[in-house]
Amino acid sequence: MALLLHHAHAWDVTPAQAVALQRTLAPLVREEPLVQTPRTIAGVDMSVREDQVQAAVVVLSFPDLLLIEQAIWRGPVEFPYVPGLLSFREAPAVLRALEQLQVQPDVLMTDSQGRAHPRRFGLACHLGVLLDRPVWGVAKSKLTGVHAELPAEPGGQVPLYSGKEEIGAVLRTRVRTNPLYVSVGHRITLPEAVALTFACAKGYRLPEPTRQAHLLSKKQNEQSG
DNA sequence: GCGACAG
DNA sequence: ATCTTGTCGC
Repeated sequence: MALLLHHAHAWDVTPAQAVALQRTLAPLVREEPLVQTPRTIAGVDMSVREDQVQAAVVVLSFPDLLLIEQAIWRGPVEFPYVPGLLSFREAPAVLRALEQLQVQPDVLMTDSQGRAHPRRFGLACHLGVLLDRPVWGVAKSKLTGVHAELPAEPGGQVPLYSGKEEIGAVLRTRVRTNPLYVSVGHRITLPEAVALTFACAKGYRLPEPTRQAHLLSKKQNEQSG
């Protein structure tokens, strides 16, 4: 299925040009309520091995979280890892994997930051703006921002700030594990993103969409050698 | 100038 | 992200 991309642009850019693109696209991010409770949620992740990337996407039913469909795309690494420019390394591969799906998911969960980014334009925002669809990020570590101590109990959450601006939320899905950093990518509110993340947590630190996409990309990665 | 730094 | 074995604890 061909993807309808809004605001498409070149990916073979220099880091400086990438930063300029982020500044141009960031104002297009819309933090607004979902139109409907999602019936399908996609999880996307990527693994790297010997200059090859494997982007994986899994589509789960919601709230059942049963696997509906999955897709993989493999290709060469085209952009280095630079903190703040992750989307220029991962988005191209993720888009290729997404276009292989038979049915597009209602919302997407990424293993990255959304607005909790130096220029408020993490991978979740980039994918959201290009696809003009609901996307949010669930990262395993913090890129930017400050927050109060997080309660030890699962289900706890505290706001993530950049100055007085609330850019995301830090939440605990499981006891004695590191927190997760949730932020809006596009066309979803922070409370909705947090609620969906908790709703997708099934006893593991990572929510199912992202967790299964990670397992798939890693498996695919291993089978390639 | 000194840290911090998604994956 | 990736390199890597066993091991402590619920």
